[in-house]
Amino acid sequence: MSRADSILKNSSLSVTAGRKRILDIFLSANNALAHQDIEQQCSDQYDRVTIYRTLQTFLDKGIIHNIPTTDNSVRYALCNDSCINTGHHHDNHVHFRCEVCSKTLCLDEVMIPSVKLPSGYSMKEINMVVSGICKSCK
Amino acid sequence: MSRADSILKNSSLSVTAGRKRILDIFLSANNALAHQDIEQQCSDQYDRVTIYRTLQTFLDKGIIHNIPTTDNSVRYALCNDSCINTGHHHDNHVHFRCEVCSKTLCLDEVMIPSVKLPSGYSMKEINMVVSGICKSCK
DNA sequence: AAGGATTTTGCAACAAAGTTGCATTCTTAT
DNA sequence: ATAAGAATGCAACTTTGTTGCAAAATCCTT
Repeated sequence: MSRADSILKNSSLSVTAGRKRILDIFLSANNALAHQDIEQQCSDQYDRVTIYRTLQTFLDKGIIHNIPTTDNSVRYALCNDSCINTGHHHDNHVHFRCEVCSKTLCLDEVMIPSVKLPSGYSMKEINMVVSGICKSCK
Repeated sequence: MSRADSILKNSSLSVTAGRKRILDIFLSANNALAHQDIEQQCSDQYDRVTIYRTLQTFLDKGIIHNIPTTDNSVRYALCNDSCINTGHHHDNHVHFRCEVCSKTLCLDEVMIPSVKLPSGYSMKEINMVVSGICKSCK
């Protein structure tokens, strides 16, 4: 059973060719992907609408998480195993966006530092995106 | 001379009715605005295209800054005075997104804590968005 | 204050991104 | 193997964003 298969099974999703394909694209990517990136790699085989729906399903199940951007092209990345297994999503690492290659990466080893909010505010999620120049582009 | 007028002058932009209107919308808003919010308030007077171009101009001049989102609707907020005056943009405060009222706020008093990146990475900008429940909604 | 150079705006046409309903096909559990 | 349920593809549509160009407004100089 492939890696994709077992992720789908664990999330109690039906195993379909499209979902496997999209998961494989994530599994072999070393950076976060936008909808468009996925589409470029498989729009010949799968409909645009299917890709939209699949990404949404993966998000709902916590298989991927999304990374905010300022350019209206949200990016998605695979959650790490503990995330997927618990089904409980905690996306507590920093994301990095390289200004040279435009890739967005999960810095899994860099934890988001805590912040103290003004009184009256409660915190549910934190997102931190650092931009600059990455290791490969410097 | 109105507040909007002087901001435009300081940024050496021509003072036009549309720019003043859009600036006034920001000045009277207590939260960050998406393109759509602006459009709803003045699309009867100004063309959609003008709004796009004006927001871009304001960004370029550092009059507003943008706040990343995960829903493909980037939001914009006025920069504080020091930002505008120096023309040098440093957007070092935390943003807060309320899950109840869906408003996005600048927490000007909450500074983004520093993080240490893995070696090889250089940092140019940091963005931090916290989501949860805001003071008015709790 | 008027006029000309320059900038901004509106319009139209277009391109890209995202959504919805429905019929067909595929999965899964029995 | 089959029936129930879920996923997919297609078509049509809506929303969002972009571009070129002509008309209008702004600004600078005198």
